[in-house]
Amino acid sequence: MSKITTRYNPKDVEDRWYAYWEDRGYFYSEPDDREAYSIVIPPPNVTGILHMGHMLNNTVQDILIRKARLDGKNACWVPGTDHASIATEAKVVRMLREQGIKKSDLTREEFLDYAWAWKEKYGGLILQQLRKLGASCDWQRTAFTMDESRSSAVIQAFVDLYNKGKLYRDYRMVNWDPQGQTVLSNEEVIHNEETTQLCHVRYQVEGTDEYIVIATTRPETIMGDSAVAVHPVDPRYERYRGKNIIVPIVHRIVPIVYDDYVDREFGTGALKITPAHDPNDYEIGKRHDLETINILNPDGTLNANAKVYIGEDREIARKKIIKDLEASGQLVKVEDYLHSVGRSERTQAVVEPRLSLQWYVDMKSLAEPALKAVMTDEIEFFPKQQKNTYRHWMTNIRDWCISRQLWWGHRIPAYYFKDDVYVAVTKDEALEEARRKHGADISADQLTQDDDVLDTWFSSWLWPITCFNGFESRRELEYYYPTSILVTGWDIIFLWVARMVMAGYEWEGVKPFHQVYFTGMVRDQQRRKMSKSLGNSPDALKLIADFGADGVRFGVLSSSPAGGDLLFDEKLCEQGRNFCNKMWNALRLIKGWDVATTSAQPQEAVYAAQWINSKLNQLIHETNKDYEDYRLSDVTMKLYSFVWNDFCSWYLEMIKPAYRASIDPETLEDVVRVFEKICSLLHPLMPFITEEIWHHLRDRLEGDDCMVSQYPQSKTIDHTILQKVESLKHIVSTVRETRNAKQLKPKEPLNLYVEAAPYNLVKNDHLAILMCKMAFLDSVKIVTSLPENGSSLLSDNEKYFLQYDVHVNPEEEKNRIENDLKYARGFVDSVSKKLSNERFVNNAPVDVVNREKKKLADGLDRVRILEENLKKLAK
RNA sequence: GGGUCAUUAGCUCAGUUGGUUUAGAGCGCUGCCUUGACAGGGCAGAGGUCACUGGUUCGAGUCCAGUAUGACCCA
Repeated sequence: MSKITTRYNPKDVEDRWYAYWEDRGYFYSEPDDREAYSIVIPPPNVTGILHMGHMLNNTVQDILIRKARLDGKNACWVPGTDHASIATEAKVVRMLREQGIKKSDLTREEFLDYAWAWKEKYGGLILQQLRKLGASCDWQRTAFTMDESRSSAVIQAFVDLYNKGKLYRDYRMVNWDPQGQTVLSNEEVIHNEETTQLCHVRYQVEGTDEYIVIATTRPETIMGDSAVAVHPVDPRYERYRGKNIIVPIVHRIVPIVYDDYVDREFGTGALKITPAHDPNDYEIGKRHDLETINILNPDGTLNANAKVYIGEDREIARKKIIKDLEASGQLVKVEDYLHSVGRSERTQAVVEPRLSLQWYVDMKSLAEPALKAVMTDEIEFFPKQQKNTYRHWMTNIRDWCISRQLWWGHRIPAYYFKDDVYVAVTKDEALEEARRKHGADISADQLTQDDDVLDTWFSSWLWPITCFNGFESRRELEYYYPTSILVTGWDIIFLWVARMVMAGYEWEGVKPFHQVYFTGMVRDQQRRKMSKSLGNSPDALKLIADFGADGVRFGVLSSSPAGGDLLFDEKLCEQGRNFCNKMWNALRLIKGWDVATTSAQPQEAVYAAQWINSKLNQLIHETNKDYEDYRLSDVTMKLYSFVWNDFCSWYLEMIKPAYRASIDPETLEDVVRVFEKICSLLHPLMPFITEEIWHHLRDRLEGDDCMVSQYPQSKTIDHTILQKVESLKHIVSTVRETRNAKQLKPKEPLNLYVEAAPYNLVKNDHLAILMCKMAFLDSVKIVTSLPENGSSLLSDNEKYFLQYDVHVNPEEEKNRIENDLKYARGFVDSVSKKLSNERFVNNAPVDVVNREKKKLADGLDRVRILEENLKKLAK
């Protein structure tokens, strides 16, 4: 006993068990004849560090994997990381800059050497952190999107799509990230409402003194204007047909065009047209054959075409031009304006529309089977509502821009010779093809490879296949694929989930996973999404240090139903820590008992064991159902409540020996068995403390560990016993309440009487004994007439009387009974109203009517008893 | 602008084909409790006309329509 500390200390426990499990090879999986249960991790960025989102996400996966393992399945959780082109490249560039090295001074190869060195040193830190959380990943399978196997698959996939005619190159307006200096797909641009300035600027109509006022949020692009557009039937501008307009600052003469696109209600109904810097303007430009003047460099500074502010950043140029327009009298007004601004998901830079030549995936044929699979529940979504979001995106699908102007990533296997492109897995193959067409004298030097790399998602969409080396061999894939479930946040449903489904059907002809569990977003107390820039995310490792991994896992889980946002509060982790402590002290209690090997088990202890086992079976039954529906927070709360209330507050108190008395071996064995089952049930959620307690409960043979124990099965539930103990609990609470109200000592022995009736709960001796023990009663007696001095109590319509010597204030007693009576009468009224409705009696199902009749009878009985008590009091 | 979802106790949320004693939990709050597992604790208590207005039904927190407020997604 003295060996076990009064407070549970996770630090002493967690690392030790993690190493133990790993040593035993419990995380390792290989195909065998058991049923497979597989999960591939949503690969975190190699640059990443553990944050709350990972914590939630990986806790969920670990729970499912550990549960499957306990269920006897061959559980395999594949960990890995994602190379994250843009984020990693940005990080490496910054690191080099700090060392005084410019990226532009390096060759591609030199840069990649630095990048790999960086990756080896810092990348994958997050995988180490996951161990602290208890993640039971098969580390031998750790994958990286840019390792050999995964890279080869990416190149094969690209070539395959190209050969199937599902890839093409096109010159279009794209989303340009001036900071990352690369194109982005639509999905990587995050739109948000932001306040900017709307400038009203006068444009002079050529050859007149008249002006047209246009409103723009982007005055710095005025130098790229090649027209002003108005609506064709707008009377305000009818008289300018055929006229030209003078662009301010640069004094360029441009036409006035008439186009349906213009919204007459917005601003003045006149629009400046800058085809090179706005997608809509680009379309208008094409329709009216306008000049396209690109005034921006790739880094967002103005180029020579702008004629002014050359070399200035677009933000600076904006400020300057507003000043200059004001000075020249052409600025009419500036007002604050709320509108949607697109920013790069990775760099947060405001995205610039830009014309360029890029590679695209033709998504139409890919989308078809992927849409069907989800709509028919071939792939099941939790929560279901996400199906709508998914359908909307899939049915409005746009082609996927997959080239990126970066070096860190998979270089596009496209080779150019003159105007031809050859797509092949190796340069040699491309060369061969080129020679077939242009003659054998072409040398390898004449063939140049595309400079760009592929979108990172172009590798991660293959993840469920490539994690099992599916592009190389079939053995593992056939066993583990489709994976059992994917656990991820709904924010990447398009970026990742949808595309994985497409890839699954494209290359395997089969879905990549049976189910998808979408977690919510972790938010702070003000409902803000946790983010690095806000600094509102707690330090994950510090939380683990403060509350233990089990405590944090409990905290993260306890209020996060699937898909629902989780408002994170450290208090929840504290609750988890306290829960650990509660169990720890229950263990201390049990370990502190002396065992009297000769003493027989009292019958009430047998009864109590029957009760707790029924309760346990009920719990298993309910939580199994919750698992099926992925209601993990319900599982958590039910286990919490069972352990704390049923096990600790009631069962242990029921069978606890008197002070300094010893316990009989059967009862102890009952307790240990229940506690073991608790450990197995709770293990998926809180792996460390359950393993620790498991080993304290008994001496264990080699390999008898909680992590690989058998998950408890639900057996018979004795509903009668459950109901009787509920009644017992009720009368015990009522006695305690009375003690409280009368300021009687909690443990002062009292006598309880109950009026003899055809049915009396305490006719059952076991219940009578347990009642005395739990309520600190000297005795409970069935009598025909109740004594004086004390309080009358009502429980399940049995008339009890608690006798004590303290003077009773009759007024107080009267008030108490009258309150109860008021409630009882209100209840009776509402039920009898229902029953006096003929249509209810005639139409409602018989058992519903019977239930109401029973309610009424009980209610009337209660009213009668309360009235009697009141009458007696008046005497 | 199109769509999705939400609105239940002070806070965060359950309430699972409409009926299970006039709504449950956790946290918080209030009162009492210090030798025997646990103050990271024990016992008990207070607190809600289920956003609003109509409708369907014998019966609505639950279904339908509208209104208000909020959140998110897409354009």
